[in-house]
Parts: sequence; structure tokens; C-alpha cells
Amino acid sequence: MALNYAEIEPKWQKAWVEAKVYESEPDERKGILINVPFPYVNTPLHIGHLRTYATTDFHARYKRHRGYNVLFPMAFHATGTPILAIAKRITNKDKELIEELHKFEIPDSDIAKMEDIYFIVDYMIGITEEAFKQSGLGIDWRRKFRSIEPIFSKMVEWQFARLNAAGLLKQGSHPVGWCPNEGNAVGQHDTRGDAEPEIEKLIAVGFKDADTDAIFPCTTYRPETIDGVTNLFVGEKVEYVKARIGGKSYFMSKDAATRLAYQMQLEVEGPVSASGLLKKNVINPSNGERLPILPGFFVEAEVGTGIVMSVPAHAPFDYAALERLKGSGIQVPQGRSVIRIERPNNPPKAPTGEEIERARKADHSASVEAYLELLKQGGEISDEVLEVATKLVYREESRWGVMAYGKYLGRKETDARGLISADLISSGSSFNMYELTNPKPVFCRCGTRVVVKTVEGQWFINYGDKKWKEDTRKHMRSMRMHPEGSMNTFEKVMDWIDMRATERAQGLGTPFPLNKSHIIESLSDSTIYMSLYTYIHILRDSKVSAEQLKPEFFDFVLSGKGDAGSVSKSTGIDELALKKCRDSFVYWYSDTARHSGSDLIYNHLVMYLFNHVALFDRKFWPKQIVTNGLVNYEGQKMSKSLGNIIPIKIGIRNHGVDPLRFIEVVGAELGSESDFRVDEVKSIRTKNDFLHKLITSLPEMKSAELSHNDFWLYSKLNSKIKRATELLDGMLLKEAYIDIYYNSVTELRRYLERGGSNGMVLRDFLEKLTVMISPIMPHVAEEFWHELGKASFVVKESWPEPDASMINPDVEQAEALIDSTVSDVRQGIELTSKIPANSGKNVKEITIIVADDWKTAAYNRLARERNMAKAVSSDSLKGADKEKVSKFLSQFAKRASALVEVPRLPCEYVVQGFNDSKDYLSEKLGAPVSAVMESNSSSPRAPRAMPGKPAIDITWE
RNA sequence: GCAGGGAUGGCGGAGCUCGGUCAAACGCGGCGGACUCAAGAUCCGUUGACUUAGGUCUACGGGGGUUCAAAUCCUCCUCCCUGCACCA
Repeated sequence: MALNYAEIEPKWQKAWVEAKVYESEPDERKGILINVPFPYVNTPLHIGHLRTYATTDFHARYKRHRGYNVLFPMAFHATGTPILAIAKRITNKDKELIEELHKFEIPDSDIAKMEDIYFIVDYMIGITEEAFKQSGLGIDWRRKFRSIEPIFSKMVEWQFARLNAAGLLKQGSHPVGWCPNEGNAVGQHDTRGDAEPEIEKLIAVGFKDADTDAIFPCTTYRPETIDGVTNLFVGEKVEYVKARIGGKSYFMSKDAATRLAYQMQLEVEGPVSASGLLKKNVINPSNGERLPILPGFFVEAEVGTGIVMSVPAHAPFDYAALERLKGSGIQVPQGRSVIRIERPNNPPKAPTGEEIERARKADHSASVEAYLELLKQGGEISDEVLEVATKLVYREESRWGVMAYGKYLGRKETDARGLISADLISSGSSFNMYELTNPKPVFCRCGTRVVVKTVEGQWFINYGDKKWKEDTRKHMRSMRMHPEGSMNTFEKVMDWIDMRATERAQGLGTPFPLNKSHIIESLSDSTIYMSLYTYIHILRDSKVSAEQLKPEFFDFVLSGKGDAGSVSKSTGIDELALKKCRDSFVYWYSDTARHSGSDLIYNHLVMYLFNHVALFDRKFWPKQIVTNGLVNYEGQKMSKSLGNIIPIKIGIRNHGVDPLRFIEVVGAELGSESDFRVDEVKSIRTKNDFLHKLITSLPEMKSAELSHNDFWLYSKLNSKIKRATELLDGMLLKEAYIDIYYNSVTELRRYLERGGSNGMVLRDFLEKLTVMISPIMPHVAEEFWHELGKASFVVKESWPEPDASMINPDVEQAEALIDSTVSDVRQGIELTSKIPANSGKNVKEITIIVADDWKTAAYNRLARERNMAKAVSSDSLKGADKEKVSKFLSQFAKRASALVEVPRLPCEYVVQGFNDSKDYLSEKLGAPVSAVMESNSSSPRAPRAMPGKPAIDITWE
């Protein structure tokens, strides 16, 4: 009788709602607020997203079983630009997007309305909320809100006023990708082909014209090679201009001047010809050397300033350019090496001819030496080879290079780079600039090439603030983080998190208080909203308007400042409601757990920590963070391009929500990716059906006195409860549920196979099992629970307590021994059947000979001592025949250090166990089975009985 | 480039913090068998190589090292994944 998921899911969801199971209010129990980032409602969620929500739901349900008063709320996120982007794409009839929406079974009539952003928000919230309800998430829906409503904005305004008062907001300049045509910042989704504009800061090193005051700025990643410069390169076909920056004249490509104008005050004075520049000489700012300017074949107007400093000893392109000039009548300067390689553990080897051949084909596997040798040999060298060579040289020198010349002689190259850069900047003629470092030029969707613009007056949250960071870090270390390894990631993020831009020109959201024409960036506005869950329904019930939510309201509720009476007077909010808000906040915020995908550690979660530390009392700082990995589908990443995205609704329809939840939540440990495989989901359904069938057949089963088999099942059950509870408290979900679920199914099958039929024992097992699967599979558990004849809701039941008196390791070990002996016997039959004397015969009987106790004792002694002499002389063996013992042990002497102790079951007990299971064993093995202890056996095989491994005597006839 | 994480059998994935219990948990898949009219599901066995009684050999990205002993420690190399900021 297969479970009908489509029937039981809505049935129990409805019953829970009617009983208000998930509507939580403070009471005498210990409270905990368990929450998860509100979903972004630009597109509907797919089954990959479900993992985080279902894991959160698991946690909430588990804690409820464990006696906590749990609040699991939900809201919706809509600030920022993505929803604007959707509306724009719909207006443009974007086919890709429309196709995607079709996959979510959204009809064209609704898609047509999505030019309206508020329609999108409402519509997507509807879909998402429905999906969450169908997923059986135990959410208190009375507290839902959206991040674009006035109450939310009031809270965010309060937040930023407090941050500003604490001096944590800073203003400054900031480079962004910029479309000169549209006049706004461009991010990844604003560019053609979704190229993320990669911005890098580099230095333009100023070389003064030998005869005038004009400067040649050379962009470079490697200013430390300055003393190795032999000349400058300009492009013969490049258009140059003279431009004025900060009262000085610079030569640069016309293109560079255009780009740099977005980064600094720059005025073009007029065109300059490349041939004119080629006649000039320059002075090296580091050592005063007078250097020529030569034509460089690779120089491009679009890269850097269009002027390159030539370091032939360390830059393959420069070297090759000079080589090409040889024979053209131009005198080519000699390079100077300024960096020495010190690679102590792995000294460079001379390259083989074969390796040089590989280098000629621009093969990455060739060594840097091979490339250098190739360069030395001269001849035609392709740009491709030069590119690889450049990369390898750069890497080699960055990793192992030591300065071999100049002021920083002996310093590591990477250190010298920064020092020399700083020296050059402070000397006046050099400057920093930003450059897009994408391999190809980046274009805005409008077709204009993207440049880097320095935005002035940009506001930041200063997460680099020393005191703030240290307070946050210290608190972070005291938190419960799951999985354990995530703490390390948090530490790293703490190390590098610094200023973060917090407002921008476009998008939905709350106006930025210090510049009302901008809005607060959508990660920054979502760091303390979890507190809103604790009281928003009270505001709604009391008909409080947003205008009444003055700063003193939040000061009172969130910071406990002021008193309800005066706050009530100034805001007009009912005094009792105010007190209730504060009490609710205090109750729920005393213990919290926040869940999320592990990708959010890098931004949201750390910001969440910082903001709480800055704004709340210490006792309301976050207590626990649980992060989980992504979900793959049949071994592949879920992505739009692979077309393997399955909407939650459809996933539920196809698989049933509980099997889906089970696979997603416990299919992998928190920290790793889980894989969604249809076969595995099916196997969960099969196992559920097995349990279901067993439950429905319970009424026919009778109770009887407990047998060995019953004790075994009880022992399994109780040791499982104990172990799984410990694992779950540590959020080791997969390991716990392998034991709770998979192993239970196996054990039950085995119990039945062994002839187990005690209704009372099975009922006890199944009832406790049902409670334990309910956090993951609540609908199935609820169905089981009622089949078991219960009237209560299983989702509100207490977690089972292990009965220590029923845990019996001996029984479990004896069973395990019986198991392993069965397969040993099978193997023995298989092997002896091949003996000619046995051909055509059948097995007549099987005797299992259990090793004497002294053997086990001696063996364990050796395993512990790892030393023959000690083991033999041991006191614990007194009374035993020393000679016999040492003879027995000598066979293990070689491996003494690798031995492991075996369970110390008295051999009489084991023999008894085997003989109690005679029927079962005989049936399984197809011949009568009996067991005997070694000392009572006359079989020639008896001495082969080993601790933990009985000897087997098979008689054929 | 920088930072973090990873590379284990046909596949996914444990183990690697405390080196010997590791031919390697668990789950898929493959093969053989039982059941079935049949398919599916389920159950049993098997799934590195060799081996007619529990044994031997070769294995944990590549090189080098430490050790009586390394998937596990050190080191170098190669490759892969993720993040790098205004983007939620």
C-alpha cells in the first residue's frame, strides 16, 4: 500500500494551520528564533533553493521536539535592481526570460503584466509563499513582510542613523564600471554576455622627458623592475595626445586620455605624433638613466596609457620587441636583470629539447626555463608563446624572486613591489589608475564600451573600523557555527572585509538618509530585519502607522532606551503595545539561529554580525549560524543554461515533498554539496512504503515475552536514539539520519527475517522512529502517527529519550558476529565445493566453533600492548598455559602493532547466541547448523577458531 | 592575479584533526541469483588483480621527503571549484 503523497501533504498542512501549530508567542519555555534569509522575489525558487529552507525547517522542528518554544518566520526581499531589470526585460520582450518563466508554469497573461514592478513583487511573493506552504515549512506567517514597505524602511532609517552616530559611515571615492553613454554604473547583468567588469588598480610610472617637463606615464604591474628599464615603447600607429593632470603635462594615447578623464581631472592639450615621441629620450625616475623611446609592436592604445616601460630581462614581450628591432638599424639596448630567483627546494633544471618544443606550442606544462631558452634562441616567436611566457615569468619571479639590484636589494620581490610603488607615487610624477582587466573589452548592453569611473562622495560602511571589527571577531568566535569548518571561512572574511559601498543611484529600497536621491544598497538594508519578526505582527494588530515609528520607538524596542510611557506620548503608539513589542523582542532574541547557503558567509552573514554588534545589546548578539552547501541535480550543477532547473512546485508534484526534503537536507553533510538523484528519492519512497506497511500490520501482531531478537531491536533503538541525538545537536544531519532512517529500515527487515513478531516491541520502535523522522518528513510522520492510533500531532511530540537499560552492546555484538559468520560460512561452502572429493555432494551439516575465552583475552592483550613479551607475561593471563598462549600469539607477532581489540564476549554466551538462532541460520545456509565452543570440539578445525572469527566445519555427503 | 577549498574505486562520497584497525564507511551503478507470466520494486550474493579456505600483490592527482610504517605529516608541481565588493 503505497503512500499517497498528494493526499497526505495538503491534509496535514491544513490540519496544522487550523491548529495554529506554528504560531508562536512567548511562554514559560525557552525560546529560540530560527530564521533564514528572506528569498529574493525576482524569479520563483527551484528545488536547489529548497535545501536551505528545508534545513532551517528541520532545525526549527527538531528544537520544538526538544522542548523549545520555536519561532520560524519568513519575509520577502525586493530591494535593489533585479526586479527593475525583470520589468525592463519584459518590456523588451526578452525571450530568454519569458522562456524561463514558462518553465515555472507562469501563463503569458501574467507575464504580460510584469512590466509593472509592483505586480512582479506581489506575483512572485504569491508563488514563493505557496511553494513554502507546499513544502511543509512550519512558518509563522502572521509575521511576514516585504523589504519595500514603509515599516521596513523606518527600521532601516533608524539603523543608518545609529551607524552614522557611531561614526561608522564614511564618504570617499570609489571605482566602478561605468557606461559613458547611459551615465550609470554597470554591474555584471548590465553588460553584454554578462561579463563582470574586473577593476584593477595599477600604477603609471612617470618618466620625465629628458628635454622638457612633460612626463611619459607607463602603466605596469611590476614597478619593482624600474631599474631594469632599458627604454620606453610607443606604438607607431597609436594616436597620442598631451594631457594636463594636476598641473603637469603627460603624454598618453588618445584613448587613455578619454578613459582617464573618468578617473581624474584631465584636460587634453592637443595631439602628438608617435614619430615625434620616438625622437625623445626620458629619464628613469629611479636611477636617473637616460633612455631612448622605441617602437613596440605590441603596444595598444586601449591598454593602460599606451606607453610601456621596457624591461627585457623580465618581460618576454619587451625582449621580443627589442629582438625584432635588431637589424632595422636601430641600436637596441642591453637588458639588466634586477631580480634573482631563489628556489631552495626545487632548483631549476635545464630544459630538455622536447620541453622547448612544447614551449614553442605555447603549452602550459613547459617550464619557465624552457620558455626562457626558447626566447634566447630567437627567431619567430608568436604572441601566444609570449603571453604564456609572461605569465610563467611573472609567477616564478613573484613567488621566488629576490631583488638583486637597487635600493631594496635582498628584499622579496613582492615586498619591493609595494615599497617601490609607494616611493614612485610620493615622488610626484607617477600616479595610480584603474583599469578593466577583463581579457576582452566589456560592453554595456547599449553597445558602449565600459570604462572605469571614480565615483566621488560615495558612502561606505566602514567594516574596517578596528574596534568594531575586533568586537565582532571576538563575539564571532564565541558563537555556535555549523558546520564546524565554517568558522575558518568567517575568520578569513573578517581578515579582509573593509569599506563597503552602501548606497547607490538606482533600484528599489529605502532612501539613503545622507543623500536622499540615492537608495540604500540591498545587502546593507538587510542586516537587522530579523528583529522585525519579533514584533511586526503586534504593530499590525495595533494599527500602528509607519509615521509613528520614530527613532525613539526603535530605541525603546531594540535598545531598551527610554520608557514606554514617554515613547507612547511622542509616537502615539499604545503603551501596552510598546511593552509587548519590547518583551517579544527580548524573549525571541535571547537565542537565535540563522541559516543560509554558505555563499553568504562572504557578505551577508558577516554584515549581519557587524551590524548586530554595532546596534544591539550584547545579550542580543547572534548565537548560532548554520550554513549549507548547494544542491546538484544528477551530478550536475543546476543552472539555467543546462536547463535542469526544477521549480519547487513541480519537484513536489513528481516526488512528494517529504522524499524531496529528505534527500536535500540529509543527502549530504551541511558543508558539502548535496546531489539530487531521482533514484535516491524513489528509494526513500520505497522505504516509507515499507514502514507504512509495517505500521498498518501492527494490529495483527501479538505481544510475547522478550526474546534475544527483541532485546537486540530494543538495544538498536535505544543506542540509536542516544547517538543520533548527540549528532543532531551538533548538526551532523547526514550521519544522524543514516542511523535514524536507513539503518532502522535495515534493522526492521532483519528483525522480521529473524522471525521477530512482537507487536509491542515493534510498536515502540516505530513510534519513536516516527517522531525522529518528523523533522525531515513531517507529513509522512504525521500520517504514520495517526495510523499508530495517536490523536495528537507528532510535530508537537517530545523527542524520544534513550533508555540506557535497554542498550546492550553484547547483544548487538553477538548479532554482528552471527551476521559476519553467515557470510564466512557461505564463502567456506563456496570454496570447499570446489574440492574434487566434494563434487556432486551436498552440505550435510555445519558446525560453528567459537574460540575459547583465553584466546580472546590473549589477543586483546597483544593488541593493547603491541608487544609479544608483555602480552605473554601479562598477569591477566595467569592460569593459562603460557606455552599455548605464546604459540597462539606468535602468528600475530608480525602484525602486532596493527591489531585491533575484538569485543570481549564470553564464548559461552556466543555459542548460546548461535544455538538460539539455529533455525534462522539453518534456513539461511541450507543445512543444519550448530555451534560449540572450541574446548568442547573434537574437530580438527577447532584450533583455527579465532577471536571474533569462529572456525567453521562443513560436512559434505 | 589574490584569498579560500578540493583532487580517493565505474560514479557520488567517507576517511584524512590523533600516521598503523584501509582494498577503504554509506549510497548509486554493473554483474549473478531469488521472486514474477513479465517489467518494476524488493531480497541475497558479487563488484582492483591474482588465488580451490580466509592469502598475496598493486592502489588514494604527480614528483620529492620524514618514518619500521603515509590516503593520512612536510615540500614542490599540475589541475579543478568558490569568492573578490555595489552584485543579490
